[in-house]
Amino acid sequence: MSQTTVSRALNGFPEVSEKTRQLVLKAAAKHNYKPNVRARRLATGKSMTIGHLVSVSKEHEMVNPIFADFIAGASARYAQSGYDLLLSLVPDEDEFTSYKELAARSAVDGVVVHAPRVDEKRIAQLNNLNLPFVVHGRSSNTVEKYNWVDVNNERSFFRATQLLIELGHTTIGLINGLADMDFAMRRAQGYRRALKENNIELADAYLTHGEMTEPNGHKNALALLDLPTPPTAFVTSSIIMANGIRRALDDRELKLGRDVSVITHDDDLSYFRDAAAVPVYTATRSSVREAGRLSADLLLKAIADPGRDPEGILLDAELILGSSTKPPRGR
Amino acid sequence: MSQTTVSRALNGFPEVSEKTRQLVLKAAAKHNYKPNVRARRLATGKSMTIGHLVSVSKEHEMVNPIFADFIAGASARYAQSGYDLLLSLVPDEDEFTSYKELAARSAVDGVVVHAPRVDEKRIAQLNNLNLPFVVHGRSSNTVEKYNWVDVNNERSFFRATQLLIELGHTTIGLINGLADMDFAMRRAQGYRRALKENNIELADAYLTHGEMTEPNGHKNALALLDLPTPPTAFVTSSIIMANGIRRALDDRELKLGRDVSVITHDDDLSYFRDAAAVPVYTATRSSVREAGRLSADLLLKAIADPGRDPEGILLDAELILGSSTKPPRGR
DNA sequence: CAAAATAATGGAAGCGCTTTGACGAATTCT
DNA sequence: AGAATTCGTCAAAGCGCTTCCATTATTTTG
Repeated sequence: MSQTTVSRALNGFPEVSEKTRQLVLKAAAKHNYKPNVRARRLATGKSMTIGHLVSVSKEHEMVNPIFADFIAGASARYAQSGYDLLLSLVPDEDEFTSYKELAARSAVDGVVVHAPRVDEKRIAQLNNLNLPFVVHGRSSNTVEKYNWVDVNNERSFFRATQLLIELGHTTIGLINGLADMDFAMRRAQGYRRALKENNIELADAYLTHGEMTEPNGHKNALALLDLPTPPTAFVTSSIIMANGIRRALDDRELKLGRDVSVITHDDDLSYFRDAAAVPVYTATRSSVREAGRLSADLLLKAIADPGRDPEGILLDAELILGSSTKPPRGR
Repeated sequence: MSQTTVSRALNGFPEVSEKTRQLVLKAAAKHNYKPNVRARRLATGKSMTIGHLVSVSKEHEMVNPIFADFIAGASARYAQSGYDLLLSLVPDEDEFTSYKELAARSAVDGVVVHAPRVDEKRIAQLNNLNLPFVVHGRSSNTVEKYNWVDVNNERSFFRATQLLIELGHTTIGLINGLADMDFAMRRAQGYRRALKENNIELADAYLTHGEMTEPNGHKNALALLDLPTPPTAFVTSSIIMANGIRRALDDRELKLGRDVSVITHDDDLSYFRDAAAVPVYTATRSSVREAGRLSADLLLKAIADPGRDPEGILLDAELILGSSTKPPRGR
């Protein structure tokens, strides 16, 4: 039997008879034969690989755990379609170099852009490279068209803040992510809009930015708690920071839920899944794993059909009522 | 100039004159030429790729955040040597199938085995496949030789428990990882040995096993706190669980450090780095990122020299004194 | 100064697949 | 029955590199 026939049989081409195909499949299974990916990739000109470039800031040197869950969502889709996942952690100063190199080596058929900034240069650069990509998040200062999957951050944080105001809180802190991250900027916008629409004026000191670690949540919460007029409620961007806030409350002999309210954004990370009947935290929840799935879908579509118009998918975070929100004490 | 010369110049072969090499390098830089990886991989017969297979239990469906930091450590080494990192999340029921397939497709030159169990079949299987690999952790019930990088779990937890006993604690709970994980078994051994050497008898109920999530830390700590004789101290396997324990103490109006002591194993995860002058948690600390680096080193060596004897690297966790340990109340 | 050794370059095969175009065999149509 | 289709198969070219072997230019040696 010729190579041609075998190749066709294995790849499901219609020109080969069903009888022959079965024969080939049986023989392949018997010898545990799998086409060599290297040869196949050279022949087809596709690398059947999706790149995830995660930038690790030289300064902070950290890898956000949401990647783990995002990738868990995306990975299954890739596998389904026979794609491999190439993971590259790159120092953020030479982020673009990495994309360019990946494209030049033609090591990937498409990439996922993580953690876009307000002013994200990578988008224009990737459009120029002609390498299909999808952004997890958006970039406000970008006019170019591109594929993205994002949560409605502004609206979520507006609603969260609004809820606290309705409960009677007027001094509300926001423990946010790094200021140049697009999601953080949008969340701050939502927070500010809620305050403004309710005619609440708060000093800028009540809004803190920082890498979303537990220690930062703790540090920034403490700073606010030690203000002359400490907040009676917090909104925060990550359940990990919420853990830090809890520790800060502990330090000040305050009890979360009773003395101080907290609403957190909840990415539904597997190691922090707040699945109790009454969740621990009142939260704006949106599964980052689902975002991974959708991003993978979108990217695979973009690769399959290069003429496709870029698309944006906006996920709406649910506002889930938990036990971390109460009216302020003495109301 | 011939293809041969270019190839040699770019790959640093000695047969080409320095003058020619510079010429080639300049021309390559000018046209942003990078050899096509697909062609190169086919020609050399190497895939220049390391596989990380992370098994995702159907049941728990979670991705341990330590992978993020482990991979951050490994990734830099791979990049240095021109290797790519292939990440594959596989349902644990067909873990071995995935290795076999990866080998048959010859998609990777080596793999890292994560989260080995007490009785880890993958090791013998991989030895049979003749695919270089390194295990992050060890497997107690395995006689085969293999490359591994592990922490001295038994000794660490012995020391942690011993410290609590020296402080005067006699009722000590262990909030551990899943029972079939090798590291969890070793930690339990260390804990038991310390109790035994100090003639302390504790019911099995004081040792709990479970996926190392925040909710599990909370749930299992609560269960122990509600025992007729609640523990005055906890040892736990992860800083994420420690966060859950803190929440449980909160629920029972107890204060960590004052009312109840906690020692945690600290993988030095970037989002939970306990870097204060006096750390929050007394901990057995060992950087998982460093483990990633070492594993990568070891694997690359094994790939470069197939005749090499398997090697094991045992890291000693430091016992770091923080503010979460005190003598029990009333002593 | 011829012979031998060394250095630098190029031609061409080969890596293991996919895919194009050609070709008989089986089927349908006139 | 012969021509026109359709079907199933195969031989060979090509994907873009690396590497073996041959070749020419240069230097060293007796």
